[in-house]
Amino acid sequence: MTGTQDRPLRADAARNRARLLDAATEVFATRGVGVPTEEIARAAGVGVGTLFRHFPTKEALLEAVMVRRLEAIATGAARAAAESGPADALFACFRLIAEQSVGKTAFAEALAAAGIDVHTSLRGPSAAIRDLLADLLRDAQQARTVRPELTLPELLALLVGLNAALEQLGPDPTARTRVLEVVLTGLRPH
Amino acid sequence: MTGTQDRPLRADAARNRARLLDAATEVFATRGVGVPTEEIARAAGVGVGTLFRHFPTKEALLEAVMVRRLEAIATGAARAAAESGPADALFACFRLIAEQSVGKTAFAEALAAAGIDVHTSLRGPSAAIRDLLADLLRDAQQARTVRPELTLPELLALLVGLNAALEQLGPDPTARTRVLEVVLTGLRPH
Amino acid sequence: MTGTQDRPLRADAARNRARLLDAATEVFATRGVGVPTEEIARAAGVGVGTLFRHFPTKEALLEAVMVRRLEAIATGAARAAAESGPADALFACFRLIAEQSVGKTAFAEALAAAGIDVHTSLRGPSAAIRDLLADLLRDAQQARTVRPELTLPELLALLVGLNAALEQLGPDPTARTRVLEVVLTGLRPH
Amino acid sequence: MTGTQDRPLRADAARNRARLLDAATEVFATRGVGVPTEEIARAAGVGVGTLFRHFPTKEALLEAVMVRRLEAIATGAARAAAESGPADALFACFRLIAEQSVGKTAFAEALAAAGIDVHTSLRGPSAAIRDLLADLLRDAQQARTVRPELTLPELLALLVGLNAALEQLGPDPTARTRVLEVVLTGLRPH
DNA sequence: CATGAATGAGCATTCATTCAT
DNA sequence: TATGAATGAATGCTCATTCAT
Repeated sequence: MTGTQDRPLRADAARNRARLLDAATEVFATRGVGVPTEEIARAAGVGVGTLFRHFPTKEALLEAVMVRRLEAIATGAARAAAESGPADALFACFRLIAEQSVGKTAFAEALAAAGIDVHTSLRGPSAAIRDLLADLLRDAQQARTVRPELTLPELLALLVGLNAALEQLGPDPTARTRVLEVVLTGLRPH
Repeated sequence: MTGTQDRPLRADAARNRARLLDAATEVFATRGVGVPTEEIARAAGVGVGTLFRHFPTKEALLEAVMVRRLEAIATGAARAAAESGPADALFACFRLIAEQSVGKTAFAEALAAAGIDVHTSLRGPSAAIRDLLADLLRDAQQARTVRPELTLPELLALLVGLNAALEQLGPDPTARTRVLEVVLTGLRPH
Repeated sequence: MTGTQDRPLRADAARNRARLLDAATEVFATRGVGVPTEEIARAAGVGVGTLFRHFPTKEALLEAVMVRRLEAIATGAARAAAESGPADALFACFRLIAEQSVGKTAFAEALAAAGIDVHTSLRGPSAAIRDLLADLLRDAQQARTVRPELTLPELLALLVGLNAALEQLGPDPTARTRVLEVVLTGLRPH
Repeated sequence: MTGTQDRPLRADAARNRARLLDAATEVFATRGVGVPTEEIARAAGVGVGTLFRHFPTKEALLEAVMVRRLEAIATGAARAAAESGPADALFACFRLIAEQSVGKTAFAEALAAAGIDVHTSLRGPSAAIRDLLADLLRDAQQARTVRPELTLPELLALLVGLNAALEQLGPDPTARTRVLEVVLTGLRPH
């Protein structure tokens, strides 16, 4: 019914996967993790069957969405590390989160609801992210721009917490900046 | 704040109401807001019907739990304000949250899921809490122990964020203390 | 709590019974047989417990309401029989129904829902009503004002049907009269 | 009137819809409108989910059943009008109802319970029925076979009433005929 | 492979009836 | 004895997941 049969199947499948991830990101953010899967499928312009072909479970889809989000942050952070030097890369990472989560209501819900799974995911296929954040943390600590006693789990917790705080806060950029500043200042050695 | 004898409520009715709130707090925290209502009723040792007699809706129950929790925090904060003086009362309040949420997995979820409703509730019976926090903030700012530019909504967002961070973190007290310190330090003027 | 302890218990109980019947008649008619029993108790100004003391079952209450209604009709018909003579008593009876059911929405529902029970009731404590209608029918047939071949069950069915028709029709008296005339005319020998 | 191929409805989907309507007609009639939806689904040989996919609400299902029933009557009446001429078409219509409702206990209940909705429905997809009955009535009145003062609402009320009477009466064909005759005779001018 | 109809366990909520106060 | 809180079976409806088309 899609009308594209002159391309290798992979291409179509890959595009569907991407569409689903985009749609899921949007819909989860807009309407919460409670949305029926069918809603997401509709938003992606595919049938539910297709959704379940790509993601065996609703939870798997949610996880994929979140992993992708973290990956985006990590990638941005990696770039920031190259640009701003190891001392500030971690701060850049926090700023990215602050920007990314603008207007994405109810995402804290998703993060929290999938809490354990995020943990798990970070040990699974995306351990790389974990490692990258670990690197950023170590570098920043060696550059003495972040408290030396802070550990990786605590850093992750602060990321999640910042996200939740910004959700709660709403879109006003000045307020968001101030909240962000509180956390960034707190990260510095004292 | 609710008292125990100022309403025409039969003895056992009052006890059941209390049991239900306790059970709900515990079960929501342990197993998430998704638990069947029946589970909560069972944990409280009553039938579902009793639950719905006291709280017309599952959501109403959740709200009652959260309001009570906020009230407990507010009460504790009020005491702290008296004991530690205006300069530190707000910090004491943050510490109370950190302690209260020990081991209460998935409560961030509840906070977020009921987001709008909490907002609403805070204008209803618990507007007092909002006011109290506003007072604490003003006092601390006058005592120059908290950043002068911080507003009440931002403070609430930070509370929610701290809560989320601690959920994510797990029970290790040392780690929790460190995360708390990050936020408390960030709150101070710089 | 009612404040009347200077009267014999019977009196109170009897008044409660009457109140309950009145309230039930009113509430069943207004809101359908689906109303919670508690609604009826409230309308009667008593607790549910009292309701169930007087009527062991909701169905028993409904039956009592309907029996009382039929008894009223029968009584009226008996008087009519005395006043208007055996030839017209049955017609008077039909007219009574037409008047009684004015504005009582959803009562057809009750009659139909309890269909079998009415049948049963009429064989039970209120067999008298059945007998009275049987007498009226026989008298009218002997007076040649009603079709000779009509039997008692058919007559009862027509009563129920007339009731249903008038429910459906609404309060307009002219229309009600016309419908009534159709049935009354049809009853006559042809 | 619904046809079978004029809608983009999969073969088995259409069959399930039909089965559900049949089963619902049967089960509502046999056991009353109070039956659990699951009972209907089981009778149709499908899961509850399927039932609710086709009819968003139990009430919607009931309405569909009744509309279909009225449509059948209207169709039969239309045929009768062509066969027996305008003078008798209306009588044929009444006879159809008498036949259709044989053995369908508790259907008056359905008609009454859905009272308002039926009304509504008759303005929706089945306004045609109303119109047809209006035509039949007018024709019969012009042919002087029906009382000239009778209006359409009164006619509908008599239909409902006849239905209720026949429910109450049970299956004996002789008795049913006699009751029908009473009403048909009453309809004639006098 | 995509589709969306079918499935049915699961859940919030109601309400007739019981029983402690 | 009256009260109304407690009970829990029953019900309408949802939604993740499967599978025929």
